[in-house]
Amino acid sequence: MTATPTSEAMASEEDEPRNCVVCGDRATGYHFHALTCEGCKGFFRRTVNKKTGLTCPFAGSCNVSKAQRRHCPACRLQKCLNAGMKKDTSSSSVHPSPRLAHPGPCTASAHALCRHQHFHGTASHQVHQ
Amino acid sequence: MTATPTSEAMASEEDEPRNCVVCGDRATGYHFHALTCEGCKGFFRRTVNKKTGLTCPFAGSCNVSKAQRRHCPACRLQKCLNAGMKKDTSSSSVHPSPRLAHPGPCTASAHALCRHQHFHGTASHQVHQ
DNA sequence: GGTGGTTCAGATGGTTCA
DNA sequence: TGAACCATCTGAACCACC
Repeated sequence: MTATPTSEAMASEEDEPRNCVVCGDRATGYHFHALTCEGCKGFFRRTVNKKTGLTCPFAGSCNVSKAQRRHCPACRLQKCLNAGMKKDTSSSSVHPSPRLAHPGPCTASAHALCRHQHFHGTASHQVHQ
Repeated sequence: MTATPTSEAMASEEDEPRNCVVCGDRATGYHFHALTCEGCKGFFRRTVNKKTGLTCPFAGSCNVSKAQRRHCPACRLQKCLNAGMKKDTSSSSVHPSPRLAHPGPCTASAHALCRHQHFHGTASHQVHQ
């Protein structure tokens, strides 16, 4: 604990431990068990609630970056789930245990979903850098 | 996105950063990945949907200005495509990446790059669906 | 102090109509 | 054809609660 990254560290803003695990944008904190940005936080909340049948027109391996996260809601949601995001509908408390519960690997359900991405992990389209 | 000079950088050849890239009319925003006016927005939407075999009676190099854009649909569509316009066949992509994706790295000269990316997107189909 | 939920302004695609 | 309007999504700001 010595290090007191206050100036230089911040100026770098490269490998900041505060990157949204979904799109890579600047994360604002833990949301739904994952470190995400405000955008993904809101997106996940809305999407999960609606339960709309999102489907990726491609193989489901769209790139979900800050600039492209809006392009394919389906893949974005997929990545959210893969990151372990999920709403706590049962827990009475608002936050069961953020840092403690999240660090672990994806839940079973999430793994099943991951399978999809691994399938065509071969960069298919994604021309965008 | 720091600094918002909106003049020096962009004022390369366009007086206003809101010109339709197709006909030069006043653009109303980003439509189908390109800054266009309402006219070209509607035209592109209709034309692409119909997929009619448009052919230019001339050499295919008609001038597409605000006053002449209606003269040759073929060249107009061509210019739309050249500008990087394309429909998102995705299920529900309402917001490709308007102000967030472009304003960032796509300022000034970057604009040209953006168009290039879309343009040379030959082999690489749909950068985003 | 940190996170979930709600609100609100901005932006774009689609539709309508003269 | 294109202006006007509507429907929907996005994300920042704010508030409530633990």
